[in-house]
Amino acid sequence: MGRKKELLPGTLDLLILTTLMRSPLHGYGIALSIKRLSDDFLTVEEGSLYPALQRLLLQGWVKAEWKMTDTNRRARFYALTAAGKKQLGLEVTQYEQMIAAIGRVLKGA
Amino acid sequence: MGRKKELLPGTLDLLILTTLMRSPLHGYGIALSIKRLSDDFLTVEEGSLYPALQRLLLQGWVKAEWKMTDTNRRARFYALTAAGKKQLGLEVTQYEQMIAAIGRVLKGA
DNA sequence: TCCCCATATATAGTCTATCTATGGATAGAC
DNA sequence: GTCTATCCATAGATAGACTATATATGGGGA
Repeated sequence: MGRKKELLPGTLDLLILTTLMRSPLHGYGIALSIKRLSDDFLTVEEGSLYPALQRLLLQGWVKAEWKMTDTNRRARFYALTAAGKKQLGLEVTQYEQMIAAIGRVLKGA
Repeated sequence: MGRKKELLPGTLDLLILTTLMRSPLHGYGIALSIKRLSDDFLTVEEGSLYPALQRLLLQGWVKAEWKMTDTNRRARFYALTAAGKKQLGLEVTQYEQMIAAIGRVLKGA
């Protein structure tokens, strides 16, 4: 049926913002970080990641800057803005409420 | 920004199958049940629900039968098939793994 | 009696987000 | 010198959820 799902739809922005909360990172680094922290369970495809970063830039939640990486490559580093931090707080709250609500349905309270 | 989200995308089938696990119900009743169990947090729109039920029928996870409701109306009652029960088990497992993985990223393990 | 609300099903069209597929480029290892 | 991992990015396909709409009726209240 449906192809394999790498992510729960609707959670990508949350994952990216959370990752950037810890420290600015380039796109590839964001994907790696999410993959590793999730023990390889979550994979952010490039075709999802870069459009998502563009969206976040447009909304003013992150800002970008070209720099050199540790490994001596040019890369675009993304960092949270103040608005982005606020947005992250909002998304965490909404996510937790949503998960709790789904939990109530699953348990049949 | 995006319009208000009533559901976490990707969880609708899980919610429907779970609801039908308890007892056969008609579409309207499924929506009500999810709304009530979630304390009005989750709202299943008609335009999401009926297409989803068609999908589940096509996949053979539910079967349908026209009957009269308690309130004396014709309604289509949906019930889980054996395949549907199996699928539900699968989806619950995947969902829990997904949520756990997201949790690890959010907590920054 | 008549109107309205809650109940009940369903589809067409839109929108958004994710995935697939592809293209390009370079550092460093072997 | 070639290969792999690192890095960016977009076009197109797809899926799933939402909006809007259409239809219909039982039962309660004015």
